[in-house]
This record gives sequence, C-alpha cells and structure tokens, in this order.
Amino acid sequence: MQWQTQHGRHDLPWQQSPSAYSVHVSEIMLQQTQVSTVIPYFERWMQRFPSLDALASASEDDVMAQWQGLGYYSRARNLRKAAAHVIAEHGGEYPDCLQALQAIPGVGRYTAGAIRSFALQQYGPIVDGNVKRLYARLFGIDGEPNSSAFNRTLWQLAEQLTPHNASHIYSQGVLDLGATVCTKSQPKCSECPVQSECVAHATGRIEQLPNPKKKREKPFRVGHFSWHQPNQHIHLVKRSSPGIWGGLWCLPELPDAPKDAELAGEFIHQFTHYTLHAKVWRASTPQHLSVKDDNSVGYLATQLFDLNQLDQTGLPTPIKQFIQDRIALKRHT
DNA sequence: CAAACGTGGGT
DNA sequence: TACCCAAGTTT
Repeated sequence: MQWQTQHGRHDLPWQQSPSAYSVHVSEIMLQQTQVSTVIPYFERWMQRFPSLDALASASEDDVMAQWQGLGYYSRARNLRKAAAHVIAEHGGEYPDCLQALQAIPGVGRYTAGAIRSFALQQYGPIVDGNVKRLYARLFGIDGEPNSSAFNRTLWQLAEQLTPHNASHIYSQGVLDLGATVCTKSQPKCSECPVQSECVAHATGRIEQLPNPKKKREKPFRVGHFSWHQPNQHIHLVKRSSPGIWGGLWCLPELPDAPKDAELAGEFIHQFTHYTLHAKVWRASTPQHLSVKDDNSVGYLATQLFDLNQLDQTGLPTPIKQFIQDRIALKRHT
C-alpha cells in the first residue's frame, strides 16, 4: 500500500472522481483490453453516456457504435442491460454486496470486487491477469493456468490478503505492481517492494511462473459476404447475438459462395480462436438471408446505409476497413 | 470445463 | 513473422 501511494498509477481517466458508474464502465472496457486502448473509448463514452440514465435510455445501435473497434461486443450489450438492471432492481443506486453486484449482466467476480474496492471503497478482493502473475511468482504457485484449482488458490490468497480498511489502495496496488513492475517479460525486480519475499525470484523461476498455457491450434474458416451497393449506399444487416460481432451491422453473410458471382474482394482476419478468410461477392439484389452462428440461416434486420455516415454505425473493424478501402480505391479509378 | 468472444500492442 | 496475451464473463 505504501508502494502504491508512492509509485502506483493515479492519473488514469477513470481514477478522477470515480463514481460507481464510471468505475463499472472502465472495468468492463478494461476486460482483456489494454489501458492505452481503452482511454479514448472511455472518454468518448462518458461524454456520450454521462450517467446510468443516459445509458439506459440509449438505443442499442448508439451503444454499439460507441463500442465499435473495442471488441468483445457482448460487453457493450451487457453494459446497456446492466444500466436498466441497476435502475429496475436497485432504484439507480449500485448495490454494495458482492453477490448483488455479480447479478448485474456482464459483471463477474473480478468486476464485482473492483466496483466494491474502487467505487465503494469497501472490502473487494480482485484477481485479474496482473494479480495472477504477481501472486504466482511471489508465492511460487505452479498449476495449470485457469484451472479451477489454480484459480481457487489465487482467490483464496486475494481474500486473505486484501485488508478490510482502505481496500482500494491495496487492490490498485496489486494491479499496478503487476502491470508496471511484475511484467510478463523483463520484470523490474530491482524496483519491486516485495522482491526479498518473492519465491520465484529466490529460486530463479521468474521466467517459469506463471506456468505457460497450453496452446490450441487455430482453425481456418472461410466466410462469404455479399456486396450490394446501389447509388452511394451499402446494404448491411444487423447480426444476431450471441455469436461473433453480435449487435453490429455487417455485410450479409452467405451460407456458400454464390454461383456465377463476381468477387468484389477478399481479406484475411485473425481472431483469437480462428483465422477468417472472407470473400466478398458482388450482388445485384440485396441478400436478406444470413448465416447464423449454428450455421442455420435466418432473417435479420436489414438496411441501406449512406456510405458517408458509416462513422456513426457500429461495424466490425475488418468489415469497415474493407468498405472504406474499397470506396477509396474506386475514387482513384 | 472447454470454448466462444475482438482487436491491437509488445517482443 | 508468429506468438503471447491484455483490469474476464458467459454458456
């Protein structure tokens, strides 16, 4: 806690006059996403949706457009649902017990602890990637990453070590220590306040802890999309959720390559769990059919968008990129 | 419990 | 280039 006060981070946007709402928003955005990526999104979000009420009364399309590019879009859909939930179930005031916090859509054990700590300044243990790395090294914990046994051990440590007074300073401390000193590669052990107590440092196992995750092979998938562009408009469909890019507007996805169609373009996109080879086919008529997640075909909301106002529409990043590249290309030829 | 769920930064 | 993985949650 002393280290946190002297060397921790204090100037992040969500640390300035934090409310339960702003802490909630920042914590959801920060899930699996780096601080530097989140900062501009957080600032725009708080401008556009400054309060729980503003968010609850916004349309899903508005919310998705603000989230566009951040990824893991269920976070945005859940955040909007969460605003309605807190208003309906708690009269617009965040609950303070961990169990009630975890009942909020999109809020799991980590985020519940973070809201307790950072917004309510109450006892709120947290375990995230930073904390796992820090504790695994400090206490020399081997174990399959993300196994229940490994997680159980870490949460138990967090619950024991987190103080009941000024919990927020401790929680921010372990977060910042993991993020800035006990880093994945080339940790700054000479700057670490607990170096003398660190099992991994004493036994020369910094590089081995936490244990590496076993990697799975990444499948390769082909996706077919249709391109229908009548006079400066582009035909898009709203994707269903759950499923990849759920809630975003996208080129209609086809079950197969259409017969006798002309290829408008193609691109490769890397997801965490698979590689997508997208082929985009010219269509003279709009395609209302779309492939759903389970490979079934359904009808989705469909709309023509002015090519000049795609900025205010939530599209998957590679699809938006493809459209913009193609428009620019056409302008030159 | 494994797998789904996005995108981009760092080495 | 090819990985790893980042303030995780849900199914």
